[in-house]
Amino acid sequence: MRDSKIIDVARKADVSPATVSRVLNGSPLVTGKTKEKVLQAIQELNYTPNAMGKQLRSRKTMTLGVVVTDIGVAYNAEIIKGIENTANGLKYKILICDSQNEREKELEFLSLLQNRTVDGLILVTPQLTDSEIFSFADEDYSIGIIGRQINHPFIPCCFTDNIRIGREVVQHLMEQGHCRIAYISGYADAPDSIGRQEGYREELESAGLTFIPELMDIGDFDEQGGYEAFKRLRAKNQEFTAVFTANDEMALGVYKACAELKISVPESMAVVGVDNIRITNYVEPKISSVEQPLYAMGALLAEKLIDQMNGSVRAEQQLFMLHSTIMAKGSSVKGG
Amino acid sequence: MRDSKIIDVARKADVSPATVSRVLNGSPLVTGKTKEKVLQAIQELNYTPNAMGKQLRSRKTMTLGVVVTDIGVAYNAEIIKGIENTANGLKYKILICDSQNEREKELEFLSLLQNRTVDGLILVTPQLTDSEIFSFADEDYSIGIIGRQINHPFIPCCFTDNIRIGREVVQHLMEQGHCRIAYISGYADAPDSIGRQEGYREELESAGLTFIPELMDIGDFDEQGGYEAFKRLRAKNQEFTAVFTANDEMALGVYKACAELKISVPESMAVVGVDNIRITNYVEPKISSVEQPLYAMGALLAEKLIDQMNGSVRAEQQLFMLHSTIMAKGSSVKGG
DNA sequence: TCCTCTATTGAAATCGATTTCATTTCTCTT
DNA sequence: AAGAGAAATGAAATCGATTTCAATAGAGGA
Repeated sequence: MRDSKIIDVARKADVSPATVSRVLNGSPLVTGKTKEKVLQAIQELNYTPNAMGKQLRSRKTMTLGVVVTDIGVAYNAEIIKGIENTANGLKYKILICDSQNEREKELEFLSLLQNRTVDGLILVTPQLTDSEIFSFADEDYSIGIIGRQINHPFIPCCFTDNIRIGREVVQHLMEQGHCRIAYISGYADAPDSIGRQEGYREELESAGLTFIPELMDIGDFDEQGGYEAFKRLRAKNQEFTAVFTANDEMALGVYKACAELKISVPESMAVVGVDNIRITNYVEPKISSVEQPLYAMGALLAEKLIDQMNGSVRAEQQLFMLHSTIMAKGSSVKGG
Repeated sequence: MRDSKIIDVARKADVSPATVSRVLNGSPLVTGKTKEKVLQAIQELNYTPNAMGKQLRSRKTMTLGVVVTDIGVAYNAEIIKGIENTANGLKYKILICDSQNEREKELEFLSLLQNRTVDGLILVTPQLTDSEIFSFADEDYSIGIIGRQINHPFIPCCFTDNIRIGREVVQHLMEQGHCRIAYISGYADAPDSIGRQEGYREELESAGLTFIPELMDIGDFDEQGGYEAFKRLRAKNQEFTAVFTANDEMALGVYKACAELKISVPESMAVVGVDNIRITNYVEPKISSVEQPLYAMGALLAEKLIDQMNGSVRAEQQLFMLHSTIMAKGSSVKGG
């Protein structure tokens, strides 16, 4: 059965489509007997307004696109939840793109903004360059970014204070008595790597300790990378009693290396990661980690972006920097 | 700047909108100089066909809705990936609903089928009842289900052979010398719980062992539930040397209980779970688990559903039962 | 050169709902 | 009871692209 259209309802209720539309949209113009008739007809025909007709006329899809590199990673899933929940509350739906790190796919998805399949787009992708993103930004295309700061007149960004993360981790480790602390970054050019390293250095120096470049290595954000980086660090013959890894995956790699090298955590080596992924609580000892307000980041940016989309005036760029929390556990607290 | 419409391109190229449309859609009718002119105009205006206009006319949104109870759970994320990738390959996009187990939200999302926001819908939700789903199924609404079998003339389903999972786990445990094996199910009425229990029982009996109802308990699919169920089982004074939990979360609970009760795994207690989540490889000893072909399930169902949506004739109901693989690890293989 | 037949092209209808603007119907006053 | 003003209703335009069907231009044959 073809579903019924507004004209069918109109005929059945013996009114015009305009009147039906008014009833549907709660206009105060239609009341009493007429309204009754229309409601009756709607009910009898089990009529539901067609979304496409509505969207075409209103020039709105009430849909937000979200691009992530991998939906299976807890980091992204949590952000998506924040976005989705907030968006749903504001009557928006979520179109997802799991790019699997293919920039092709990400760029293609961006074009959904241009053809108006989505009203706005949120990017959670470290890989696109600023200029690639700028090329899609337009007075009239709403883009928002999470996990990264970008300088553009009207692209809102929500990210964490990476410098502060670095400082707090180092501070925490110093409180535990460490003064030779290594740092394993992710990709060298990732803002997260750089910011956390910056904080690491700042805190060391402001504590009067010397910053030793040899105590830093690169682990590409994954377990294997962390494992290898740790081994390289050890090979340098520079003493250190603690490692700060820019994420938990690399901390897991450090654990693996320590197990192989018979280095006990935390007695001989303290470890602190970032993201506080679930596994940190299931390994022995539990991995101390910095928890980022991911859900809140998603929720906040979704709200601001939708605001901006519906606001008549486009405000100046909005930057939202949120703070993280260090969760001290067994890997950095002796007897903890 | 308002984006340009087909009429703008038409004027610029000095042809009619019909001709522009033909060029856009690769019609062989327009060629040579005319085609050139149009392409030129499209380029100059940076024209992109508006999706809503297109959709309204074609009565297709090229969008698939996906309802999951929690996007953050690896089980769902993997299925979504399978769906998304396949759908994208067929030019479909994915609209996600993370219901957080609220049936309200799931039902609301189902109405997107009715108002034609999506062309089809895939449900990965154990909680809606068959009849609730049936009430939305219609000759003309395409619904597919993953992880559950449903009997309806045209709702395709993709699920795993739960009985076989139960049988294979028990078989594996018997091979390791166990003959008193406990079973901890998830929610009592979940098809996964029931099917796995069925297989558990069948295999025991076909091996000539007695099936002992006291060796079964319910753990609600989460860690805490598994923990409690294991303690209750122990309290019954019925000997057992192995536990089969209907998922890995509950196996983690069993680990916790064993640690408390100083029961060593696998020496005094073998454990096997289902889902093979990542954590199973990070605890000591690693948890043996059954890996389901989740990605494949998502991919397969997406393909079949889209086929069905586009096929002129609606075939009889399609049921796809896939098989899982047991991954034997330390928790069920001594010295393994 | 004229005519027929084919290859291109365009005008207008369509998809389904909303909204403006004009028209009709009421409701009060006096 | 008549007229002014307010309230309710509908006709038609609109959103943007596609497609049918009719019309035109062009090619080839006689």
